[in-house]
Amino acid sequence: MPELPEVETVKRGIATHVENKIIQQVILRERRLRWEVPETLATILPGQRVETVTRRGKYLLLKCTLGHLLIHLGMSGRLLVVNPEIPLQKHDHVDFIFENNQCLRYHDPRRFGCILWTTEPTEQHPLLANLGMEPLENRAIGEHLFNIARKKDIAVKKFIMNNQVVVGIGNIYANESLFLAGIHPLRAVSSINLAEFQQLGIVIQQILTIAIAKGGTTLKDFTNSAGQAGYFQQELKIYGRAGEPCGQCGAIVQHIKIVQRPSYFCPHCQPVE
DNA sequence: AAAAGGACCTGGTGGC
DNA sequence: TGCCACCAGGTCCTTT
Repeated sequence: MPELPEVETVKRGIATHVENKIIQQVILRERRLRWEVPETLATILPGQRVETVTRRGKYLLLKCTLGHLLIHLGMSGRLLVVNPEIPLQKHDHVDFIFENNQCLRYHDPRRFGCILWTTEPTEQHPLLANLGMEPLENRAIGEHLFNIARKKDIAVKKFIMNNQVVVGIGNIYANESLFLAGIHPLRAVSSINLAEFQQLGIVIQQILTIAIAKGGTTLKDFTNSAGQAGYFQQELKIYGRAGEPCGQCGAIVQHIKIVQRPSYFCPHCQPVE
């Protein structure tokens, strides 16, 4: 589900409610996420204060008194700030109940997400150590992509979705970025020149920034921490538009699979070569 | 070493 | 209405 803008939306939504609040109780109803949620969370977290909420790629990092909670929403995860009395829904797996009687509730039907605990510096955690560049915190993203691309032989869409190259770009924003940059998703990265990568870097930053401002993309079930949908789906220019005329030139939008993921492109605006 | 493919899950949808 | 196949916003792990 959530790509960088959605995770950022959730981060901002929960930060005001949990930062500087003390965890009172942790309820683990279903620990079988992508990796098992540590049982010890229920005993070590109560009494600890959440100091900050930050984001690295699509991971949320809750800095606590004695370590970090590391949360990923996977494909279908949600984090809601609710009153703990609110009746449970199916797949409400974990509750973090705070002293102010607010509850951070983790919900995840497909259980592809994770909730982990680390006392090491987060940048050394195996899941975070190899993550690539943050697209919104660096100006030279185009040069970065170009330099790595020269050693590789893969389709550009797969390349920009690789979190070891650049973080946060999932299937929707990969499709949208390549359309706005006029680059065919199947083009080999080694054939893309610096100017093209610089343009791609610019549109990636623009699209992620606007998507955050719109509260993310809700195709089906993404919501922010208050349970509200995002609005960026109204801005999608290419994703999900197979068979429709391209908004720029009128050619029919094509649909193919790239690495098993749905991919959309305009054959005129995004020439193969 | 790099790239491709499989795996992990549930819920919704469309076809018969 | 029921059953089934297929699809979905992610990414790690295994195989080639």
